[in-house]
Amino acid sequence: MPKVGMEPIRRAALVEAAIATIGETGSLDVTVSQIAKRAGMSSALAHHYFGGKDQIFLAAMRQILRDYSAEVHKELAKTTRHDQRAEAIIRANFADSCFDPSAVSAWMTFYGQAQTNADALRLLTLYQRRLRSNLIHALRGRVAEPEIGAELLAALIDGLYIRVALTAPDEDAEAKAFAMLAQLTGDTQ
Amino acid sequence: MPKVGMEPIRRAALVEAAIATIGETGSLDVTVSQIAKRAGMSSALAHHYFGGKDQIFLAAMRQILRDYSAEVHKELAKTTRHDQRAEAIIRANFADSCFDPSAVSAWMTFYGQAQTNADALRLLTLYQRRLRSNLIHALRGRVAEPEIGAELLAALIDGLYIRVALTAPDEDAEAKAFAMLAQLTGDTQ
Amino acid sequence: MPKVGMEPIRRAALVEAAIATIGETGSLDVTVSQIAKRAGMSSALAHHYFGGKDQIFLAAMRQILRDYSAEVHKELAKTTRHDQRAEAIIRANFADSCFDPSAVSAWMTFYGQAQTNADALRLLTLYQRRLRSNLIHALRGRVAEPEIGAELLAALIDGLYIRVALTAPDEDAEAKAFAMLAQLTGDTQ
Amino acid sequence: MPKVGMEPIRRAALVEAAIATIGETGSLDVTVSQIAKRAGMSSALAHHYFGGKDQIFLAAMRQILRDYSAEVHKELAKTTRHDQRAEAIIRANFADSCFDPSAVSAWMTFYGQAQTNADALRLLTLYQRRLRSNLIHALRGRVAEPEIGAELLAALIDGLYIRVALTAPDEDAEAKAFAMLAQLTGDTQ
DNA sequence: AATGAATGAGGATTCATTCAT
DNA sequence: GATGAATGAATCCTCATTCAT
Repeated sequence: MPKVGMEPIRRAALVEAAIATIGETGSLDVTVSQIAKRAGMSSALAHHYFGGKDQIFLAAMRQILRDYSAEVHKELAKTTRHDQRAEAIIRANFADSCFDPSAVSAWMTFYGQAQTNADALRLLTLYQRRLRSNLIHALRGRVAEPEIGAELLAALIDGLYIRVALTAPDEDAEAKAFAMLAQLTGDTQ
Repeated sequence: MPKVGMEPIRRAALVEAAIATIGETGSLDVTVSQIAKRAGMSSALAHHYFGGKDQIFLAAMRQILRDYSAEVHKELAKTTRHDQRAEAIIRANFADSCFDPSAVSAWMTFYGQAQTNADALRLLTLYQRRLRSNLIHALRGRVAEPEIGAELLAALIDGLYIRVALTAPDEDAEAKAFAMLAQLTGDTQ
Repeated sequence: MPKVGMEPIRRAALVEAAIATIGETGSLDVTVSQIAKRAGMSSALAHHYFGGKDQIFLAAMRQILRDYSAEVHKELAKTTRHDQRAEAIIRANFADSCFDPSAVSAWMTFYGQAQTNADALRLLTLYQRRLRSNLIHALRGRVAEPEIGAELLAALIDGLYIRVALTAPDEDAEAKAFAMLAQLTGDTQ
Repeated sequence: MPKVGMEPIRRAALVEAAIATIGETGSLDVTVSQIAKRAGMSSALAHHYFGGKDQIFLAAMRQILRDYSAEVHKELAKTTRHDQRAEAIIRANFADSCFDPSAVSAWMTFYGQAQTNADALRLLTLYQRRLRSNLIHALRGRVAEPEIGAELLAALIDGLYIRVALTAPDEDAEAKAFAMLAQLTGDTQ
C-alpha cells in the first residue's frame, strides 16, 4: 500500500461520499465529518484536500455534471442518424442514472445553491447552455426555428425532470418528452 | 393596546418576515432570531407561536402557495372567454410577483425541502395537481388530448421558471410558453 | 434571584474571569470556555454578551486601565502639595496591585496585542498619553523642561516595570524611580 | 547537491523564516507550516530538526539576541575612548535594525512568552544582565554610582524602545536617551 | 535526508430551544 | 402575552505532531 499519490484517490472518494451523503440526507445539511467518515478518512484530511466544505460541494456538483455529460455522449454515440439525435438527448436526460436518489438530491440542492453561490450558478448555467446548444444542433433541419424549439424542449426536460423526480416517480417522463418532440417536429405520432 | 387576539397578527408578521428573510438570504440558512427580529418580536415568542423552525418555514410555504393561487384566480377572473383561460394561467405563472427574489428563493428551497420534509412534499404535490387540473380544464376543447397537453404545459412552465429565475433573468419566459401553447393548439401565430 | 438585568453582572464577571485566567495562564492563549467557566456560565453566553473573544480581551484591557487610573487618582488625592504629585504618580505605578500576576500578564500580552490589534494599540496609546500629561503637569515648576522630563520619567517607569515584573521581582523599582526624579529635579537625595 | 551537512543550513533557514514570519504577522500566532514553507521545506522536516514549535521560537529568540549583541559590539568597536562607550551602547539599542518590524514583534512577544516559558525568561534575563553590566562598565568614572546609573539607563532604554516601537515610531528615542545620559553625568549639553 | 499523508484534539462560533419571570 | 437569560449540541476549521516511505 503505497503512501504516495493519494491525493486524487482521496479527492475522488470524498466526492463520491459527498454525493452519496447528500443523496441519503436529501439536503446540503450534511457535515464534513459525515462525508469524510463515509470516505474513510478524518474530516481534517478532507479539509486538507479541498480547503472547505463549499469546495467539496462544488467538486461534487462538477462530478454530477460530468456524469450527466457522459450519459449524453453515450446516447449520442449510439446513433449515426442525425434525425435521431434529439431522441438520444432526451433518453440521456431521463436515464435511470439521473433518477438515482443521490443525483436527484444533488440536482435539487444545486438549484438552491445557485442563488447564493456564484460557482454553483456558473456550473448550472454551463449545463443549461450545453443542453441548449446540443438541442439546437439536433433540431436543425427538423423544425423551422431550432433555437426556439431547443429552448422549449430544454425547459420541458427540466420541468418534467423535477416533476418526476420529486412528486411522480412512476410517470414516464421520457414518453412525454417524445410526445413534445413529435409536436414540435410535426410528426404524426 | 389589547394583549389578546395577537396570535393571528403575530403569526402573519412572522410568516411575512420569514419570506422576506429567506428572500434576502437566498437560502433556508436563516435563523429564527433573524426572522423574529424582523417581525419585531423575540425568538422565544416565535417558538411559542409556531413550535419550531420547520413549522415557520412550512407556514411560509403555504403563504407562498396562497399568493400564487391568488395570482392565478386574479388572471382567470379577468376573462370570461373559455379559450383564454390557458393564457391567463400562463400569465399568472410568470407574473412579476413570481420573480420576486423572495418568491424565487422560497420556491427553490422548496424543491430542496421536498426531498426530506413530507409536509413540504405534500404542498408541492398539491401545487402541481392544481396547476395540472387548471390546465386540463383550460385546454379542453382546444387540444385533442387535454391531459397530455396539460402535463406538457405544466412541465414547461416549471422548467421555464427555473431557467429564467436562476440563470436568465432577462428572458421572456411568458412568450415562450405562449409559443408552446400555440404549438399545442395548432394555432398559427 | 431575579433573572433580569443580568447583562452588566455577567459582563463584569466575564471581564474579571478573563483577567484572572490570563494571569494564571500567563498568555492570551486562553479559551473562551475557560473564561466562561470561571465566570460561571456557558461559553455561548459569553459570546452572546461580548460578540467574540477579541472583545472580551478588549474589555479586560479597558478594565486594567481603569484600575490603573483609579490607583493614580487615589495616590494623587492623598496629597495637596503640588510638589508631591510626581512622587504620587510614581507610587501609583509601582503599587502592589500593578504587580499582581494577573495585571502583569495582562499588561505584557497587551504589548504583544498592540502590534496586531488596532483597538489594543489605541488603548495603549491612551495610557501613555495620560501618563505623560500627568507627569508634565506634575513636573511643571520643578524642572526646566517638563515635557522632556516627563518623557524620560514615563519611559523609565515603563522600563522599570517590565524589568521588575518579569525578571527581578524583588527589586525596589519605586526607589529607583525616585532616584531618577531627584536627578531630574536636581534635589540632593 | 550533497545530502549531508544540511542540518545547520536548514536550521538557519528555519530561524530566519520564523523571524520573518513573526514579523509579518505581528504575533506568535504563526504556524509551523508557514515557517517551514517560507524556509523552503516541509513542516515535518522542521519538526525533525527542532523537535517542536517552541524550540523553533526559542532559536529565533536566541538569534534576535545574537543580532542585538553584534550590534552592540559593532558600535563599541567604533570607538576607543572609554568615555564614549555609553553613547555607543545607546546607539546600538536604537539602531534601525532594532526597529525592524520583525525585531519589534519578536521582542514584544518575547516579553509575553517570558511569563510562561522558562527558557524565554532565561534569555530575557541574560539580555538584561548583559546590558546592565555593559552600562556599569561604561559609566564607571563618569558617574558617582555606576550601578544605579546603569539601572536607570537600562530601564530608560527599554521603556523608550517600547514607546517608540509601538506607539510613536517617529520619535527620536536615541536623542532622549542621550539627554538622560547627560543628566546622569552632569554634562551640560 | 526529506516529505506527503494522516489525524486527534481542540477552539471559536452559532443556534434552536427551554425556562423563569 | 412576552421576553431576556441561558445552554447543549453541533459544526467548521486549524494545527502540531507522527509515521511510512
